[in-house]
Amino acid sequence: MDFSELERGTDEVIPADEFRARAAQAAKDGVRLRIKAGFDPTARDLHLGHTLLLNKLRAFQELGHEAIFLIGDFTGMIGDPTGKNETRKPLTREQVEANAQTYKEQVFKILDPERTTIAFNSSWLDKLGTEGMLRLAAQHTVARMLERDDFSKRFATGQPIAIHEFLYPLLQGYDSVALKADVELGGTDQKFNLLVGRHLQSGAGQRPQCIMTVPILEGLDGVQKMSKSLGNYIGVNDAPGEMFGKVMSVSDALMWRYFDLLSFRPLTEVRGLRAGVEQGANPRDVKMELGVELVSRFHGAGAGEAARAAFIAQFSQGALPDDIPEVRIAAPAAGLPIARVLKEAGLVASNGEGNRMVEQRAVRVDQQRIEDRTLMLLPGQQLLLQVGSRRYARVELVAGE
RNA sequence: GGAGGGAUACUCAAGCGGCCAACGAGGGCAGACUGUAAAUCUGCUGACUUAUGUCUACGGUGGUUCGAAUCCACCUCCCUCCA
Repeated sequence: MDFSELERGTDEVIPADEFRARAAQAAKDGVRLRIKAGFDPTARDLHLGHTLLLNKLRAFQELGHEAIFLIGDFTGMIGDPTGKNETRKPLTREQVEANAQTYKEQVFKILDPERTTIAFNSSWLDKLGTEGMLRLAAQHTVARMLERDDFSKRFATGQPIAIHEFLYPLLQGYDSVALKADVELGGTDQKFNLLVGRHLQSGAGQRPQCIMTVPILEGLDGVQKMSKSLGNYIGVNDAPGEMFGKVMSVSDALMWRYFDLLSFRPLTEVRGLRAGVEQGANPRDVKMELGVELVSRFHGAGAGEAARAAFIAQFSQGALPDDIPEVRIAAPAAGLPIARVLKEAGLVASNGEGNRMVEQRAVRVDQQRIEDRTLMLLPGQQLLLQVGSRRYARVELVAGE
């Protein structure tokens, strides 16, 4: 049996030989494996970082296995240490539910709804109770908890570790027990928690799950992990033009990383693109290929090419985008200063910023660069405003306050 | 329970009675150069206003002072050492 497709793009499969044996046996017996992947309901929108995991789930589905999309609604209310070693704020029940709903709406852009089970861990953790919690806690030691990289670092440098943070891996592991998971997927930063699941499962007399980790995707800056709160993400719900533009803004080095992790192209084809660039092809054009692929994946077959055409028209040929927002702004007879209009049109956050933009030669009115911050715009005028190369608005000034 | 140290803008980090809307670095935004790449150079980076003015801001609340991020008291949170 060929495991290359299932193991492609993974960081680790533990234990690899057990996984292969199990998958082969399942195929032979026609058994569906239960593949678990957990998501914290903290982010409202899915981004490409989440899709690494979802794509992997999808690959299992295509082989006939059962994907369990676990929403950590209970654990989300407890909080979890983030990558920044800060204690995450607990969420309210309402927030968790709203976020979970948004997840459901987005996740089927990738997963096959027919073969997906959505689970909420509150359905068993709510019932665990204090006694169950204590039994669970008795199955692990402080020493083993401190093996976790995040904890050991913080312990060594005197950063706080809240007691409940020790409970979190136990609860996540208990999820695997409750779900009788055969395989659990997670980011590399989840390795410790996934291993706790194995430990707890064997303690409960179950066959321990195999674990599979996928890399953490870097965000647009190429350094920090992709996350909504850092603002360095490409959301699966991003509009086609925005998504394409974000792809174009990544560095050449990061582009190859994205090809490796996000593209569905055969590896041989990616190697061919690389060779082409080394021989002088413009990396920008290769980047466009990636943009086309990703936009098409989330917005339909033709959307990628349309986004590329729009991008070339706007940024290579200087054409105006075709989706410029139109705004009507009331102005007194004496007119409004340019900065004020920019603010009212939503192109800048404040008058101060508007003035700064004018002084920095970033503002154009009807395609003409403006350098005079005292410029007054009068009622009756219809103008095309531009700040930088990406912010546009058509403004109509009407008489009034 | 005791002793000591700390909390400054998005982040790190100076300032320790007026010259502080607060040094510096990172980040971000904008301009030049480009391929919405990298590197580099430049400017900006609280709001209102556009005056050489007002307001908000240096963990919280009070106080001392003509004047406080800077001094005092209490409070909250964090860290270290001892128990």
